[in-house]
Amino acid sequence: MTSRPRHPKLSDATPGGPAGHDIGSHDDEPPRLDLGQFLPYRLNSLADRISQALSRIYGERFGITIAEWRVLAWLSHREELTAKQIGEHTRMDKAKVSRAIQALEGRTLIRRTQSAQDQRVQYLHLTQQGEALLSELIPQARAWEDELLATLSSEEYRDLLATMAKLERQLTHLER
Amino acid sequence: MTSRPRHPKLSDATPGGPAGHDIGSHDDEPPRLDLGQFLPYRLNSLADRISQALSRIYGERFGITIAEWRVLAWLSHREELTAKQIGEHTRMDKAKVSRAIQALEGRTLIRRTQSAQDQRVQYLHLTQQGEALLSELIPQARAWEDELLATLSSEEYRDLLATMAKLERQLTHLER
DNA sequence: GGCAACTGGTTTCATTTGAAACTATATGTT
DNA sequence: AACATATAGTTTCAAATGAAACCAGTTGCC
Repeated sequence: MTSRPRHPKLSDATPGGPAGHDIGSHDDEPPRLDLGQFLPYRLNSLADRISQALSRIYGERFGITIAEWRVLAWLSHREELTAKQIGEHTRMDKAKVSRAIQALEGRTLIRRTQSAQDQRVQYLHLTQQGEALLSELIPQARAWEDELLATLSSEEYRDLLATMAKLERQLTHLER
Repeated sequence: MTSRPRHPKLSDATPGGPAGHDIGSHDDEPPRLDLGQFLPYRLNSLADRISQALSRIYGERFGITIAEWRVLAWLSHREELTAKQIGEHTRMDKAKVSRAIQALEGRTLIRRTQSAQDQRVQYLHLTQQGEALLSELIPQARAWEDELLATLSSEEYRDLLATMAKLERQLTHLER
């Protein structure tokens, strides 16, 4: 370890500090952490802001929670999913998925059918209403995304996705 | 609208699907959304995974919640912050900040001092214990971050931060 | 000085959350 | 066939959350 400045951190000028960070030698004064330079924090904060802004669209305009939106979106992408699968995709726990499904079914936006082979699983489908809602919601969500992305060039966007994919891979690597 | 494919979406090959998405013409069939290509979702999911992995470090090893960690980290970066300021930085609501502070004070990791000018505000400081904890925790957090970032080149890392900054700017722009 | 409007921080309360218990079905093992 | 083990999905329960009420102090205005 001890190897902090791997990535030059560009703005290594910690604004207005003795900048005597980077451990390594002996530490008499405690290490400081600039959260603005700490990727997990930055990323989280950005994602959070985006989520929140976006959830205003499907929350206020459509009365849909984030969990519900995710279920619907997955169903729009691929029909015949089970609660389990949705849970895996969205990384929401069983309970949350279950509740979202109940709520959506309550509003007849989705419908369930029992699997014939396995009585425990139930396949989920969009109803007409669900599809109708999505055909309003999805374009709006995309339009919003486009506005957000308008600030990026195609290359920047491409690179961003690629970098994120790398991080995801590394993450699964680290997780084990 | 209707202008989806602004950014060429590179891996347009949705793994194992008819890939017949991207609307554009007339829609008789409802639009489908591939969450895997939807930045808000991707970003959120990535940030979430990172947060969760990292929180294992300060959660399990140090018994610290995310909120508490954020408060501590900000205090490590700049002493003499108020609850208000921390709330602004971290975008956590008053209540959450207040609770984190209480918990941290309970464990004597931080200390408060009343402001002389304004009896309502109280400045927060790390205690010796708090500093001690951070001088263990911060290096570990950084080490973990380094492992995660090991997969990126310096340029990729730089670009990532730059792109994120752009998105953040755009977001504040859109928010108003 | 006194009154209204405001602000920093805490508390309350109803809602949301997630872990663990539970139900019902399925699979494997003897 | 009987029994243990596993799995899909639901429910329960205690803890975390956030909006709004609240308290204490401050500022502005007459």
